[in-house]
Amino acid sequence: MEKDLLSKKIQNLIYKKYKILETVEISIPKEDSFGDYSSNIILKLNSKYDIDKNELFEYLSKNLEHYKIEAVNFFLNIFINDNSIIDYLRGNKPEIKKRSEKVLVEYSSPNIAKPFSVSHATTTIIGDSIYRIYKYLKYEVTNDNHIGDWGVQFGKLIYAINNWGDYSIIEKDPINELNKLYIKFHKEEEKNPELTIKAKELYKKLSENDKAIISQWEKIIKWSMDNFNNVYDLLEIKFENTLGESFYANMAKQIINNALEKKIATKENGAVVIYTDPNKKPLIIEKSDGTTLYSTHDLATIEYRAQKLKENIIIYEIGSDQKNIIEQMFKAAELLNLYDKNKTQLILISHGIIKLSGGEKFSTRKGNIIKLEEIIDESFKRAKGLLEERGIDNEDSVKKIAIGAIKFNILKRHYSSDIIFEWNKLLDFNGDTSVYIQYTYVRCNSIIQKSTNLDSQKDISISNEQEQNLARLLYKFNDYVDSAKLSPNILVDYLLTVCKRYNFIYSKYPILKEKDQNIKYTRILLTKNVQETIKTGLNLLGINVVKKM
RNA sequence: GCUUCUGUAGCUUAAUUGGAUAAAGCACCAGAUUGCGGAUCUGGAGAGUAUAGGUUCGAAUCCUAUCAGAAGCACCA
Repeated sequence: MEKDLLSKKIQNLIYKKYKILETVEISIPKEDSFGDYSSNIILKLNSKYDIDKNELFEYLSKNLEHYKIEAVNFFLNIFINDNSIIDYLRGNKPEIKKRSEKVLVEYSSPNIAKPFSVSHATTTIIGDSIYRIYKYLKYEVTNDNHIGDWGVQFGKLIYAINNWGDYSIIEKDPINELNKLYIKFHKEEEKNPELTIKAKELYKKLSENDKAIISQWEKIIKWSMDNFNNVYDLLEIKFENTLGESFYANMAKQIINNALEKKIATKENGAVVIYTDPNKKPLIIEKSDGTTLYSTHDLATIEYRAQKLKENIIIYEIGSDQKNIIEQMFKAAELLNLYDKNKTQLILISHGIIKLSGGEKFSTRKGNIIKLEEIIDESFKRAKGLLEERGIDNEDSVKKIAIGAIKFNILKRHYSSDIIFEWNKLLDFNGDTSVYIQYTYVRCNSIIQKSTNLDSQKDISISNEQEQNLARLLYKFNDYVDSAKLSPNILVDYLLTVCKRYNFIYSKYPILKEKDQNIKYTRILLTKNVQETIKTGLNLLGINVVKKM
């Protein structure tokens, strides 16, 4: 990224003169007048090493080539020069260099036999955008859907099926029927604790590879995966890997033995536990009945990803209700030396939870969830209605607008805050929305189509400040994408700003009817660049552009 | 009780992680089109960031206390 290059350049210059090695932070100021990039390095060096502010500025402005520099309040304001911008508009875009880091993004991770609910929308949509962004930035990236396909809940389910279920009924609508059985189990369990023991026994059989149980388990998995895949198809999300917990289950024993051998784990009340923090209760890695649980599987997952796959960055996109547990698990992994901290970095992105208006959590057990499919249906209905009002009947557009709105409304906010569920919030089509961006794209498209016979030999003539500022913003696309790596909302904000600036120019200045040929050519070129930027930008959010709307 | 997170215009959210005048959308008010898709554009009014202190050139962001809300807290994930 240009930002990084600039940072290194300045760092080198400073080292040359002062023999000080200091990281130079480059940021993009909010005001155009403060430059394209800015740095507080003068203030920093001044307070840290007592270096004369004026002298440093003089030195940098003389020696930093290719940029115009100003110092305002001793902020270093750096401007891209006009030739670079013109080059960019003409299509000479800098190539992104391949990164050697291996990255794995884990997201979505629904639990088998439970409906795919709105709560899963967050991790699925944010995680997918992060994955796409890393790919665009040319990291060696892969994604993994860490399905919850192992654990005592299968004992519960199989018990419920065998005692109250009927295969012929379940097969007609597996997800709903299984969910009913799951809820029923929890109700009955409250009255009759015997059931807990029965479920544990069944899970134990499963983990001992009992053939009959395994075949039931496989059936349940298939039903669920078919349902999940429908949702993923609608959302156009594809996983390179779908290694569920079961994949790691047989590696778990070794971890437990290791932990005991190294005396990092101890036996307590029959269970094997690891103390990660004096203030916290220990992490259980083996239950007293000898079976494993999520924490063991997840530890095995870390080891596998770090040692076998040799991932350098592992990103977990998980709900904030699991934050404490995941962090504790990270710590345990460190204690057990399951990964090398110098080679592998674990990043936890814990997003806010979607809740009901009273602040209550959606819960499968309580049966008060809203399925993501219901949301998608509703979005289709609304999108269709809006298009119909305008006399357009186009299934493809309906889908792109409907899905785009859901994704956009989740991606536009910072992931950390909780969302109180409201239909209008998730399916907003007015104002700062995907629809606005898609509309701007259609506008650009229309202009481009009407502007045939473009003479690319024309000079570029940027005739006003607004065009200049738009061009500068377009130029920094890659920088914005880079900073949106772990929070796509930065990219959302960027795209909205591009559209606002373009729409302003569109309404104020003629494009196709402009008489000055150079200015006309420039405006068309700007339009083309806006169009391309919107297309790649939305794609990184997992949203499609629309041809007609 | 312990641990963690959150608190920003009437509402929904931003603020590149310590920077420059706290930024948008919705709603409200006033305006723009003989121009390329009006699902558009311009302007106005509206907060000094829960409260009180502190740290420093500089705080919504860090520290302390208080208030309010949420999540997790051993064999579920």
